Amino acid sequence: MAADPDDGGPTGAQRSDEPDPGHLPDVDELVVDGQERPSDRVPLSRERILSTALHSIDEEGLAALTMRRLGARLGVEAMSLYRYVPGREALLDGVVDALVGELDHDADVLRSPEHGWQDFLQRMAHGVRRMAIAHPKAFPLIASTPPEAPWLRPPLRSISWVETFLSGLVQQGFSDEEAVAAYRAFTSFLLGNLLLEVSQRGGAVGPLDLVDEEEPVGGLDDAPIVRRLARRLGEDRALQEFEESLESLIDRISAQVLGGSGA
Amino acid sequence: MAADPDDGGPTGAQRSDEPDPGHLPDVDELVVDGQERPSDRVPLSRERILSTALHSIDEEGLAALTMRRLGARLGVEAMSLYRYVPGREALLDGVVDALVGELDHDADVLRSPEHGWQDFLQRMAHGVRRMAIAHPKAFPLIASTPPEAPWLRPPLRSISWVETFLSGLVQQGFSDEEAVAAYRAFTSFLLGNLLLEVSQRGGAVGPLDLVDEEEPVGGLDDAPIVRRLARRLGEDRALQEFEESLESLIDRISAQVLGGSGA
DNA sequence: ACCTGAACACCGTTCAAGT
DNA sequence: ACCTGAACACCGTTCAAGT
Repeated sequence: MAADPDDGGPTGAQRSDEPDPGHLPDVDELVVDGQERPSDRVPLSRERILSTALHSIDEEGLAALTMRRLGARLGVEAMSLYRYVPGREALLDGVVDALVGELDHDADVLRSPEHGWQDFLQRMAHGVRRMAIAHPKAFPLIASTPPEAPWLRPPLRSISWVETFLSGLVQQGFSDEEAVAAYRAFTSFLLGNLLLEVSQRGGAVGPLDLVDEEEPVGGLDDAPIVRRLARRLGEDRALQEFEESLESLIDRISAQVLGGSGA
Repeated sequence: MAADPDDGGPTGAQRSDEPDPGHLPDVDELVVDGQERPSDRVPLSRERILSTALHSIDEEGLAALTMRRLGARLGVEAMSLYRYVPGREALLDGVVDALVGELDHDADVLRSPEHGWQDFLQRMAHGVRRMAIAHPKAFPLIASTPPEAPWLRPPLRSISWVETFLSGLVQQGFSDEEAVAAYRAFTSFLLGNLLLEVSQRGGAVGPLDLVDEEEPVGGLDDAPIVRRLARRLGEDRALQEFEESLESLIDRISAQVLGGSGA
């Protein structure tokens, strides 16, 4: 946890009001300019490590997240982390889990489809989008980490999520085949749209995000059309794009379901 | 551009028979088991560095590409590379350019739309897909490198490419607005689909790609539907997905163009 | 002109040792 | 039980020096 509100001494054991790794409380509590006072004796824990790692990525980007720096942020030497996390790779996997876990705290997302599957897909899509936008620099991690199983397609990298998705559709009358097809189409839609949105918002980048804003269009001498459309291409249409694309995806699934067997 | 053909050597200037970084000749010429004999005196050059880097990524993945190892592969110390490439970040940018440059050598891709824009989009989409599949481990690089300009949306990270795309559509009667909308939809379609396909094919991963094949479905105890659909989810439907999704995208664009002003 | 040796600051990771 | 010092192998990068 970034810094969970309890500095619970060794006595209290784990208190269940402690927010879990996914759901982050307000940024910066206890953590003063990136480093705790050594006198704080909040004990290390996997949760605290993962959530601090996520905060760190949010603030400084992926490249700046180092075992040693993360240790410093936690007021500890790097080697201590290995007691809770097997290594850097595993740390990043944990961050992905923490990210995905945030969705479980989004009231809108995991409810079953009571207003039809179209509404269900809308809610899920927008839930994932909120998560992506909340963590633009961490989101690419979700896409580039290996897909340990074929049924975990980015960005839906949580079994419980996938279960909710598939069972929701089946429950709405989709055949197995239709549900799987919808799942595939839905994931690539989300991945493409959100990755692009997030990278446009200045994610992905390393520590060199000092982009001169309104640069005067360089290197476009051999690209007259691009130059003509440059201003239009620069407009932020991310939300509209997302909604139109989602609408179209839903239409497509709809046609498939109606044209085939049921619903 | 990948590497503009002029590296103006002092004497002979550039030899045009040397393959450029994008278009790779057959693997392993000169390079014997990953390391040249020191007596070979093929001089270093930006092209040679970039194309060797791409080969290295294809073979060993992104994480294994190190300035020092790349130097070794080229029969040279790491420091020598800095004469041709400003640093590792720039090296990776160069690799992206080399990758994108490959498309320029794909006869099918860059022809203007003589058989209508639908066919044009089909050719472009499949061209990019061929490139992604030829370099599954390098492709994610295209998605995660910063988008230096808003008109260069991954995976179409070459101005000349974007120019061809947009001018092709405009030439087919698209309004500026329609062309830009189509460009946006097309890029997110490509990115989502290809990134997923490539990661399923075992790209992205670090050096730990020793995946037990046919693992007996672990951790699915709380996910009965996923378990039931596991086999179906594991099937490789990448090509069909791609074609259906592309077809649907073209339909969507078609409706927009017909419903709006022209064509 | 082109490459290298040596050095610097920084990594991830291990392990015996401290408290 | 939890953390650390010291060490190892490996990074990216700089720069004066070699040829």
